Parts: sequence; structure tokens; C-alpha cells
Amino acid sequence: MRIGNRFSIAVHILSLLGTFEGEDQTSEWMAGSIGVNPVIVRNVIGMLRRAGLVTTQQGAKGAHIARPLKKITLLDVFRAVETEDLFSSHPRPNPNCPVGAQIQTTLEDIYGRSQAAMEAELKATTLDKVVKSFKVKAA
Amino acid sequence: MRIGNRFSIAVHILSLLGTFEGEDQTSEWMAGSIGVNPVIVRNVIGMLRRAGLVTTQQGAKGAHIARPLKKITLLDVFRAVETEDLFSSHPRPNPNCPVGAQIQTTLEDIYGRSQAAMEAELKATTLDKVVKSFKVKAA
DNA sequence: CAGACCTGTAATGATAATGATTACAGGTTG
DNA sequence: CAACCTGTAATCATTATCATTACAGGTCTG
Repeated sequence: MRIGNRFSIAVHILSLLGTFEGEDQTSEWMAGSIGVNPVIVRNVIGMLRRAGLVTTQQGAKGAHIARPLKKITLLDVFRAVETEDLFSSHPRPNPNCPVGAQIQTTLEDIYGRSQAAMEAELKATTLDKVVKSFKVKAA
Repeated sequence: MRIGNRFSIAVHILSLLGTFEGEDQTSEWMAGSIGVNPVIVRNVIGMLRRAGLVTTQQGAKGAHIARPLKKITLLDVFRAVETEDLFSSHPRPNPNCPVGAQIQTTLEDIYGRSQAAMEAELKATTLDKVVKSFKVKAA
């Protein structure tokens, strides 16, 4: 199990856009702050764009955050870049065994509640808070 | 991101041990109920053994649950088979950028709280409940 | 308006994790 | 003893992720 770096990268990108608002931020410049390849940055920005969190214009530098930082939660970011369910079940339990026949339902219930708990925690933090945490620390 | 099937398989194995207590349950028989290869079953049982959840005897069939089902939570099972952190961060943020220099701390905080929320949910369910859910449904 | 500069995206390759399978050493049991 | 199991190593196929190259098409500035 493991959630890849895409989510971290997405939060980093949005933090840069929020922190250095108005300045030129090319994908290469952002890549330098994040420590990854510029193409990865452009791909993640594409996911954020498709989720409605940023707007971009092909050929023009940078990206713009689509709505106030207070109205973007980390769950929004998470959903933008991670589409699969957190848990997965073994796909072929034996329907002729009473346990095998019922375990999927049981697991789905548990998985749903567990992922919901994690997502509720992500939903409680807005990008606004994340960006402000940098400013405070930097002061 | 995705938690693999090991956790599902582990819950399935413990459910079988709890449901068909006292009966012969070879790794091959369990594999038939789960729908995976017997070697996978033996490997997962090995992880459960190292976590102190089951006992086994080499050469002898099956495995025994090491303590009452009421005292085994799904979090115990989860920790037995999933050792890595749920989230991972991009490993090389630029320390010369104010965002890059501080984002890891911010992300670690968020990740810790999110994983804790998920684990709290897992901790709230005992294997006892899982096994009883089968009996009720089967009745 | 022309050239330099960007973005968006496809394609390829390296690396890592997972599950399937084969093989076999060593313990168990009737 | 002989059949049967477990524990574990080794291989292989598959899949996901990230790095990188390449390039089409839009932007912007002198």
C-alpha cells in the first residue's frame, strides 16, 4: 500500500501558486522547487485543471488558482490526483464457502468507513491554512 | 495509491480460522476459499505469526489464533501485513525555496493525522464482530 | 511578425511492488 | 516409513510510478 508522490506534488504546486501569486512560475521553475521533472509538474497541473482547481492557458506561463484558497480543501486536491480506492480486495473469493461468499460485503463496509475517516481529516484542512503556515514560519 | 490484497487476504484467513475452529484447514484449502495461491496464504500467515496474532507448527496443518477474537482489532491485522506509511512525499524539495524548505513538515503533519484517522476506524472493529457477521448472515 | 519560450501530451524506459508458481528442506502424523 | 504440510527462496509476469525525450501548438516580446 502506498499513496504516491502525486498528492504531495499537487499540494506543493498549489502552495507555490498561492505563495508567489502574480510572479512568473514556469513548470521548470516549479520543478526546481519540488525536485521533480518539469513534465511531471505539467501533468499534475493538468489533473488539477480537469478537477477545476486551477486554470491555465496553453503557451502562457504558470497557472491560476480557480477559487479562493479557503474554499479548496486537501480532499479536493486528493480527489483530483488519486482516483482509485485506497483499499482493494482479493478479487476471487469462493462463493461456495460461507466466508468467501460474504467477505466482500464485509470488507467493502470496513474499507468505505476507513477511507471516509481519512478523507474527513483531509477535508478539515484548507489550502489557505497550508499557505499561511509557510508565511508564519518564514516570518 | 492503493493498499494491496494482503490485508483482505489476512482478514479472510483469520475469518476462516475463527469460523471453522478445530477443523483441518490446510493452506491449500484456505487458498480455495480465498481464490489465491497457497503460497500466498502461507506467506500471509507468516506475517500474522510474526505479529503474534496466530501460532503455527511447521509440518502441522493450519494455524491457531493466538488470543480471543475480541482482542484482535482490524488495526492489529493491518499493521501485521502493511508496514509502510500510507502516504509518501516527494523526496527532494528544494531547501532554498521557502515552500520547498517547509513543505515536508507540513505534509508529515497532515499525513500523520489522516492515517491516524483511518487507523482509528480500523481499531474500532474486532475480528469477533467480523466473524459474527458471517454467522448472523448465514443463519 | 518572427523567433524564443511555454504548455499539453504522447511515447519510451527504468525501477519497484505484487501476486503466481515452482522447488525443496524440514517437521508431522498415522 | 510414507504421505502430507509448512516455511521460504527464487523466478516470472504484470502493473504503477517517475524520468526523460520529443514535438505540436499557443504566447509574447522586441
